[in-house]
Amino acid sequence: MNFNQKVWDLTKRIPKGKVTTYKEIANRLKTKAYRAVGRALKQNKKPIIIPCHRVIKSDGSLGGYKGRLNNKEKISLLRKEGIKIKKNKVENFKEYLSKL
DNA sequence: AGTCGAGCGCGCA
DNA sequence: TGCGCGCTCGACT
Repeated sequence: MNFNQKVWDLTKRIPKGKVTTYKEIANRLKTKAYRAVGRALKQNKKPIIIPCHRVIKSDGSLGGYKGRLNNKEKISLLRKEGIKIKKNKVENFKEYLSKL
């Protein structure tokens, strides 16, 4: 199992209407390489299976998505799933946090 | 508050 | 080998 595979595995377990942070994922993998997590998601081969838009930064902002920051599609997608976003940050994102 | 620099793991050159 | 990245955190301003 590669690092990336682990990241994707955790990511695809995120239920609809929930989110998680890069930090949590790294924590589950027992590593401090938070950056590797983001990079792994970028390199994911199955964007259909991997809901990378549900992965956000630990301060509640969306981070990057597909190389762009403040991606509107990501925001819309999350709002559709019932997550409220204000000023490019997830409101009360801790409530939506999936504990994996 | 905002900014800076270090630290991690993997990919690409 | 070396650098950069969809990040994070502790120190400084």
